[in-house]
Amino acid sequence: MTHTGSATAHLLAEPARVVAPRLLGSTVSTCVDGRTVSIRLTEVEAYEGGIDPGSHGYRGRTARNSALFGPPGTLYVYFTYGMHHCANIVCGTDGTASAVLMRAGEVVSGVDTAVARRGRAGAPGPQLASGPARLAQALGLTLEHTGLPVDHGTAGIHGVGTIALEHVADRAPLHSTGPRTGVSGPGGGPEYPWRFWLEGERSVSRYRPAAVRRRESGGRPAGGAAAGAAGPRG
DNA sequence: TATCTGATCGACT
DNA sequence: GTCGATCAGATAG
Repeated sequence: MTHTGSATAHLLAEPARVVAPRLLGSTVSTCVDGRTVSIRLTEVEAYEGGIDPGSHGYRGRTARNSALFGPPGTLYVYFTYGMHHCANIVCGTDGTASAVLMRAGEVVSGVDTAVARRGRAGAPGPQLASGPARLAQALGLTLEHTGLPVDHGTAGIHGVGTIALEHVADRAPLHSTGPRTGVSGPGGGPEYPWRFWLEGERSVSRYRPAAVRRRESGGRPAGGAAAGAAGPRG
């Protein structure tokens, strides 16, 4: 079953952990710089705002995360690690900071554009949008797209691009669940099994527990806090 | 104001 | 398996 337009907004008006598995298998399409890319979602994570220590909205609303507190169907893009963008779709009710992080998917349309955007590392195949930063990059999403309404037919209004969600199922397809990837602290524990993926999909990113940073005992250069501190992974 | 963290990725050994 | 890149925002003082 397919829902578009206001029907999609209705489906998003539930907590992220309910909406997230439903988005598996659905298609997210963007039109940025006049080029369209469509990705079939195979892996997502749910973040539940004020009750979720792993959520950007856990400590309340700030200028950075204000889009996260917006109405369901709002796009929230954040910038992390100094170089990566990650894209979320806001769910729940207005003000709850509930959102679904799009972690991985299969590029079903606009492969050439996605490969070009991915740059040197870009190559057609299941790895093209395997990982939240890769997926956001393939879709051409950056901070300037934060706050865009999803699937409201607003082409041209915002100027920076459009995003649409299609083929959202009434019920979640058969899927697996587990702890979230890369979430440090209690939010990454088994109490929050809010990662959802389609079993057997080659585009699903490999599970990685949160990195544990090792502090330098001496001083560090200003502005370069995290260099060389990657902890054990995998 | 200064310091530190982070929902990552990819190159390198 | 290991580690460097790179910057906006949050927090402590």
